Amino acid sequence: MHPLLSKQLDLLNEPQKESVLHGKDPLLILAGAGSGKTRVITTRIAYLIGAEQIHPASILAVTFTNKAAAEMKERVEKMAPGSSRVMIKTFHSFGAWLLRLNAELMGLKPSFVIYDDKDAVELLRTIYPDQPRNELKVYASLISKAKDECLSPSDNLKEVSNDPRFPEYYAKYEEKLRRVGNADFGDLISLPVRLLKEHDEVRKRIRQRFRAILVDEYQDTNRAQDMLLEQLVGPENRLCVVGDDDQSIYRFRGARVENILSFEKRFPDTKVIRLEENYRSTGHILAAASAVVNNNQGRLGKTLWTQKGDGEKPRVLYFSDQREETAYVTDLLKDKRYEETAILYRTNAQSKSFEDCFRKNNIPYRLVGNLSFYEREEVKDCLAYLSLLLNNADEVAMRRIINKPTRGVGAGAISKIDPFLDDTDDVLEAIKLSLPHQRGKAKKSLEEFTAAYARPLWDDEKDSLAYYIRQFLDRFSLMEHYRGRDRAEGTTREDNIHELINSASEYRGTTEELVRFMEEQGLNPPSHDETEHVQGVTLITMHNTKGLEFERVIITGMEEGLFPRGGGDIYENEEDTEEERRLFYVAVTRAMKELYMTSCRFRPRYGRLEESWPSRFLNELPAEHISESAPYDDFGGSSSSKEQDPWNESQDVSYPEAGKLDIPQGGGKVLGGYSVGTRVYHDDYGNGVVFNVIQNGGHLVINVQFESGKTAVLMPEFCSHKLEKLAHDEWQ
DNA sequence: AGCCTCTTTATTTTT
DNA sequence: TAAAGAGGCT
Repeated sequence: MHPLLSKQLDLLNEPQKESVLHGKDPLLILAGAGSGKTRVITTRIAYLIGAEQIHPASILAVTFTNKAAAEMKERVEKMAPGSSRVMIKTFHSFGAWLLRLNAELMGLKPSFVIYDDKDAVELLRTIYPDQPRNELKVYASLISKAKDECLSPSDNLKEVSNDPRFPEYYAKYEEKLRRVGNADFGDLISLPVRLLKEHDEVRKRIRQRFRAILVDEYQDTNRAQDMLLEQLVGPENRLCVVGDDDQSIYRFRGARVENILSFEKRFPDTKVIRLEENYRSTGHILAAASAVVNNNQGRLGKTLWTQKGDGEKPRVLYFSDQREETAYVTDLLKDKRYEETAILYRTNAQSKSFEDCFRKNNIPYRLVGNLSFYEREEVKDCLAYLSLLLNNADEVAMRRIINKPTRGVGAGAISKIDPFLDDTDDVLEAIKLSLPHQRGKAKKSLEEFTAAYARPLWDDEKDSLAYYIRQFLDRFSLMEHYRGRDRAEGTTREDNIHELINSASEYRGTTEELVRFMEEQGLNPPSHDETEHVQGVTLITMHNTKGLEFERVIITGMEEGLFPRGGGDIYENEEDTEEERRLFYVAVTRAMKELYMTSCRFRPRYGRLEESWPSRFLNELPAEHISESAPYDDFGGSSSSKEQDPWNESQDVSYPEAGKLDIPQGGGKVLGGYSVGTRVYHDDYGNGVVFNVIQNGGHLVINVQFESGKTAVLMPEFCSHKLEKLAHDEWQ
């Protein structure tokens, strides 16, 4: 046996060893939470290299995040020298790699830069200058949604949006982007799909190149990514996907659990391996997690087990408000086990009360997530300067920087450039053509601007790219500009730019290297989390915890409407609830030894103090595996007693068939003015009909079937501002 | 170009 | 509530 392989296999227990070794392709590995997914993938890679004699460079491993890719690379590199030649990339950077090789074929500039969502909005603004930004934002996100499904403007876009104007917006956007020659994030997946579909030679070559393909976190793939896989994998290729359908929590951004659920059907002769041993959590925690996720219908099903003992029972705590919640957590932290503890919440806003309290009590904490380095204006500005250098057609970049620093080029001057943009795609050329019409300061500035771009940048290519970028930006006095703003605003913009430039010091001073640098900035910006290395309690959203583990986990805000989230006053369809339940499962399985769950009766929401019920998920926890404090007494008794559960009654309601608006016969009891058959209008959901009315825990609860097919459970007293009763024949 | 005020709108997040 | 966007005014 190859030494690499035996070394990796030693890390696995017997059943895993068996599975990984004898797994035939295609291989679907259903790996439960805490089962060591990444380790299994690296072992599989070692197996392919060692036992199957597949050349490392013929192996492609795909992940979702840069972090996951880096982690896997590190592990693979540890295995042996040759295995560092395995290509490990995110879906997007693999797509970019493929497109670089075939840029012209797909209508891209070889030096294309990657537009993010905000650039997409700005591109739309160049087409529709009079539309408010917010409206264009909606179209931009619809376009990106369409691309996630691999849909072109010519396809039927009804599934993405019913807006009759959307196809036109998308078509014009696409046309302009192709003319500019740049790519957006969606293109990085959907264009390679087209490339491989339409060009037999390319597809053949790529399939020969990558003999074996492995995908991590397969449950997070969207339609386009799955289509890319289908193109990459021919009869001769080996495919192995690893995922956990129970941890699919990114449906909202296009991930389709269906991909993993239907994998066996789509790839015949799939061998399925379940990795069900959990190496992370103690017994009660694992039992609680399993019991909750068992309530989901659409899942393949696994039975997690652990060799560890039962451990402590997870604790459920009820408080009256946030103040009590933070006080309790602060009290827990008296033991100073800061690094071992993570506080999890559903929405970022919930971190605030903890931050305030921790600052007051001198408890060190680190806030994970949010604020990306590249959302910083000044960095985007610098990249726009460079982008225009690479691509004279980049109108988005030009508009961003033409008057930054302010050089007297206002709306008037720009409107004089616009007509020339109809004649030429080269925006610098258009500016030059407009010069005879410009006057005063604007004219002088624009002359200087175009002259600065005309001067050659590279001389003898002796210096690093950082040197040349600095030289180039100096032509526009950018540093002085930001230094001035820093002094006025107390910001650190200049430092941020230096940081950006410094990261270019490992590149040589050539155009090709600049392209490489820009791609790196677009796809893999250095993380700029200032709190990353800070020691302290971890404050983190549940979504962000994927792949992490903590000795002690506190899941806060276990309240209906917050978690599972409803739109403030509305509880969404079953699919949404199942996704929230999976999120809860992810959160629970982060805990190694101790788990706390807290629920508040009152919590401020949109400025008002709102009352809510304990999360339904708390009721799904098996009583024998948890210990529970008394819930807020107004709800009467303990919340584990099912009769008192405010949700129990409404759960028995039989919902009408989805998509069908059955209008129930009126009549029956009338409560608070509502009865079965009452017609309503809701600001967000449109027309609907009440099909059930109950009085529950002192609140009126109605079930509504909307025309859209959506069903909802509403509490009229909490959403009177959005909900309206309609007369019998009055549909709006 | 920048300041001021009025209005709108409230997840989750990667690339 | 509060933060961001839009639009008007100087």
